[in-house]
Amino acid sequence: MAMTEPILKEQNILKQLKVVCSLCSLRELCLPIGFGPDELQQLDALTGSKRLVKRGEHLYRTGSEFTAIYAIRGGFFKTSVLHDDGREHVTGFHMMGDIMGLDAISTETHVCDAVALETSEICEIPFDKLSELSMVMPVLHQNLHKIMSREIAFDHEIMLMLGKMRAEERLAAFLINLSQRFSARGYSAASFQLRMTREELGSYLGLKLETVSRIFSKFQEEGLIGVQKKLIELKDTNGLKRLLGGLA
Amino acid sequence: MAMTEPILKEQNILKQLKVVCSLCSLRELCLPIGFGPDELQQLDALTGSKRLVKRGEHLYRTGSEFTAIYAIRGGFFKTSVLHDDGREHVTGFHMMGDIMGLDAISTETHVCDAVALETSEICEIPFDKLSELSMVMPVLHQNLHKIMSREIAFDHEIMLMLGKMRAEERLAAFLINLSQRFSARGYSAASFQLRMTREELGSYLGLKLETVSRIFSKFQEEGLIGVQKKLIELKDTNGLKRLLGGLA
DNA sequence: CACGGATTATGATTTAGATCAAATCGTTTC
DNA sequence: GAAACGATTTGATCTAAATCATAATCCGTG
Repeated sequence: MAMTEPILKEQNILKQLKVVCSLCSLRELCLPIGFGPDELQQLDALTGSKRLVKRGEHLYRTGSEFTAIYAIRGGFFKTSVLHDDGREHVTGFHMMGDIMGLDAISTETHVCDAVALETSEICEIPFDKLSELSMVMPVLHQNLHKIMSREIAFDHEIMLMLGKMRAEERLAAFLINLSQRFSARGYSAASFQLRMTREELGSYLGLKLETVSRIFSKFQEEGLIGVQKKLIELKDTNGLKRLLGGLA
Repeated sequence: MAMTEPILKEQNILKQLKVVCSLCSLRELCLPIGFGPDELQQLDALTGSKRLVKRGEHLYRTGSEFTAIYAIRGGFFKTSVLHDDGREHVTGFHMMGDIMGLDAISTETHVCDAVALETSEICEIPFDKLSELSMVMPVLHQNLHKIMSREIAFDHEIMLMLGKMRAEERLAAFLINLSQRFSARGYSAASFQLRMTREELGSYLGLKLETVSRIFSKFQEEGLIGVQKKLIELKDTNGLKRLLGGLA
C-alpha cells in the first residue's frame, strides 16, 4: 500500500488534471460566464458531484464548515447575512456560471447563507481537491485569483452604489448590471424574470421594498421599463444609463 | 546560455523561496497584522524593493498597469474611485500589514486610486514573481487565497454597514473596527489619531462630512468618546458596541 | 508670523426615503 | 373553489440625514 498509493494518487491527479483542463477551457474554471448548452453538458460530465438545490433550500449556512466552493450550473441564488434582531442583509445575487463560497476560505467557516431562489443545479468543487490540483496546474490557481479579484472589485462597485447613489440610480444600476449578466450568458438583455422579491432586492440595494416598488412604477411611467410583477422589460437602456449620470 | 540559465533561474527561485518562507513565518506573507519591530526589520531586509510614499502621493492610479501588490510597512492609505463629475468614493483605509492592489489581478489594471494619507513605507511585491514562487510554495498561494477571501468577507461587512446601518451605527462600527485594527498592531485600542479628514471618513461611510462632525460631537457629549480634532479617545467602548444593537 | 486655503463645528432648512396604513393581486392549501 | 397567506402597489405622514449657510479653527507656506 505504501508503494502503490503514491502511484494511484499520481494517476488520480493526472485524471483530475484532464478534467480541470477541460473545465478551464470551459471558461476559467466553470466560472466566468456565457456557457453554451454544449459546454454545460461537458461540465456535467466532468464534475461528478452535481447537486440539485430546491427553491428556498440552503446551499450552505453561516457557521457551517467550509469544504467546497460551488459553481452554479443553472438557477439563481441569493447570499445574505442574518442578524440577531432578525434583520437580513442580502449581499449578492448569483446565477449560472458564478462561483459561490469564496469568502469562507479565510476562516474555513461560511460567513453568509446561500439560498436558492429557484430550483438550481450546482457543481460542488471540494476545496482541498482544488488546492491539490492548482499545485500542478498553475492556470487553475491563477484563475482562482482572478475570480476572487473580480469579486473584490465588484464588491467595491456595490459599496459605491450603497454609499453614493440615490435610490433611482441604484435601481437603474442594478437593472443594467443584471441585463448585462443575462446577456453575457446568452439570454435576452432586454427582457427577463426577476427571481427575487422586492424585499430581497431592497435589502440588496439598501432600500425598503416600498421604495423599490415605487421606483419600478416611476420608471414604467417614464417609459424606461415595462413591469409586470417579476417580468422586467428594458425599453430604454440608454435612458437608464443616463440616470446614472457621472456614476458607474 | 541555454544551459546555464535554467540553473541560474533555479537558484534564483530557491533564494526567493527562502525569502518568502521568512516572509510567511512573518505572519502570512507580510500581511496579517501585529508586526513587532524585529519582524519589521526582517521584513526590510527581505523585500529589497522598499519604497517611501509621501503624504498625498499616489501609490497607484485607476487605469495604471497592474504589476505588483503592495504590503504596507508603515503609514496609512486610502483607496478611492473618482468619477466623471468629480465625486470621490473612498472604498477603504489601509494601514501597516495590509495588502493593497489585489482587486487589480482580474483586469491587470488598477481599478482604484491608492493615496498615502501620511508619509508611508511600502514593500512592493511584483506579482509575476509572487505567482512564480507560489507554484513552488503551496503555503504562499494558500495565504494569498486567505487574504483575498478575508477581503471579500470584510467588504460584505461594509456593504451591510452601508446598506442597513444608521449614521450613528456606522460611525460606532467604524471606530470599533479601527480600534481593533490598531490594537492588533500593538497600538493603543483606546486612543488614536485619525489620518483621514471628516470628508474622507464620510465618503467611506456613505455620509456627509457635516453628519460625521455632528455625530462625533454627539458621542463626545454622551461621554462615549473624546474628540480633539483628529485625536480620538474611546471612553466607553461597550457603549459604542451597544449602539450597534443587533447589528455586527 | 501673518496670510490664505483647507478643515471642522454648528445652526437653520429642506428633502429623499422610511414608516405607517390600506387595498389589490397571486398563489398555495385544504 | 374558498380561505389564507404572501407579495405588491399606492397613499399619507414622518424623520434622519442632506443641504445651505456661517463661523471658528487649523495648518502649510511664503
